[in-house]
Amino acid sequence: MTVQRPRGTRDFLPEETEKRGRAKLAMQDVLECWGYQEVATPTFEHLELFTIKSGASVVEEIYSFTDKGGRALALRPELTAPVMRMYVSEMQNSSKPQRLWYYGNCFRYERPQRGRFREFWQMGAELIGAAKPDSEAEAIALADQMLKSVGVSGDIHVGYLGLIRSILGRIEAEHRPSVMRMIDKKERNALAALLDEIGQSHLGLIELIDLKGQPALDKAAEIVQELKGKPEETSASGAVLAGEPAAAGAAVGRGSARQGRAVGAELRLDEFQETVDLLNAYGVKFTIDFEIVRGLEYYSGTVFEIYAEGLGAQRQICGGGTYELASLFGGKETSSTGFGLGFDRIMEIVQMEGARTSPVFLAFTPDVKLQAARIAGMLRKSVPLVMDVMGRSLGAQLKAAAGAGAQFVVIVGKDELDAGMLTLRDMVGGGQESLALAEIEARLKTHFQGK
RNA sequence: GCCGGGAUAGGGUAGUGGUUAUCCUGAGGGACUGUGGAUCCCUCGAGCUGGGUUCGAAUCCCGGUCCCGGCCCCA
Repeated sequence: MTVQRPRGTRDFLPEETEKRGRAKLAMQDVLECWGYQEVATPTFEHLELFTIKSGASVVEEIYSFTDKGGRALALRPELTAPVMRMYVSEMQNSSKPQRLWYYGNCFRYERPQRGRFREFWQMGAELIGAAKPDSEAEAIALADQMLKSVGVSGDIHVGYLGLIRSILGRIEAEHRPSVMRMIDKKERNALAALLDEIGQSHLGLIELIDLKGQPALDKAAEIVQELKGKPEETSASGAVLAGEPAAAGAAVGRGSARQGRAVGAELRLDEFQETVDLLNAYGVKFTIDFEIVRGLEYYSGTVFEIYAEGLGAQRQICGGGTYELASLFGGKETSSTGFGLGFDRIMEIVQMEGARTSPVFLAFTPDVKLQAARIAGMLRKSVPLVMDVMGRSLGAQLKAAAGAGAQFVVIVGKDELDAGMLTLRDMVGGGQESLALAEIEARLKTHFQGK
């Protein structure tokens, strides 16, 4: 038996690779239309880059290793952190905002299943240095456009952490991580029980996350009115909306992933309302959904996720929001909005017409091989072209061209050379003509234009 | 980490303990020495891996690897 692929990795044959390339290009066109510039970062980074911002369960899934110099390194499990590291170390003095996009393979040590691999590709954008409704709406509209460009439609759910964290401010700090996790996990019964237990069921949290769309926004406004009328639970102003202060080494339990390092989020429902209005102006169809909290502490404002049908259990194809990561990596505080698209999942449901075109085949008789090679060289300046390398007879060459789906074959033989002409055969129509090289070149060039 | 289903030529498959492992497709060559996809002929090519049971294993049992679906998790 031959050597197998490592678990969770894939080979992409020509057809699939071509399809992926076209989908990437379509989404790339959208990004560039919106003025985003491509960046690239290393495939591996210092392990620390990813452990700083992540909880224990996430860290377990990182492909990490020690290099020959004893450094703790990791294959990148995602691309936002590397891009922000790059920004902090090399782009902090650049003009704002920075519109960046990226595409690259990432690695996670997970159990493979449909839509989940150990090597997978992410495509995404970061709008750095701005976190106002304007940039949030831009990011979501951009993601929407990218998906549309490859014929994918998804349900966009938009939430607002400013509100959720403010509500959490009314709850004793020790309970905040649990509450957050239960919202994220949709553990509604456990959440209700906990809120009852700590006497906070009056906050309206469950009603809020159960509502979707405009009613949710109305409920949010109602809650904000109530919140403004009451003092907050604790007075440590910096941490009040942020969950617990960082407990170094506290670790243990899944809850720990969501403790500490939380970013304070102002309660500005008016801003969220503006994001909503802008999204409507952009013509984006979405659902307001305060249940979207995206687990991580560094998200601060609007957050969103996009789900698609036809993907089995792994339905989420996009996630993003406004976050504060630059300061976490030692830079100045810089709010940004970004998102990542799960390229592999999108590839499972892309709707694009196939556009594979076979190269032109140059068929020749063995006695004129040298002249044929020269002609091939000239034609290749204008069109993709292949010539036989199997020592086949002319008939077999035509057979091979037909089998490969070639539309045109240029035939070179002694008769053609004597006449100073070449034969251009249309394999689909069946006809052929005797033409000068320049004429053939012109016709083929026209045929391949726009392909 | 957990549960279930799988793995036979390049691709798709048949075969439930016993000759030379079935069929389709594919690839290469030829019939056809300058004109293609048909047809015919020839050729190439396989039981994931390691152990066990057995006179004998693709077939039964165990471990591993990988694949598919789901759980957990999901930056």
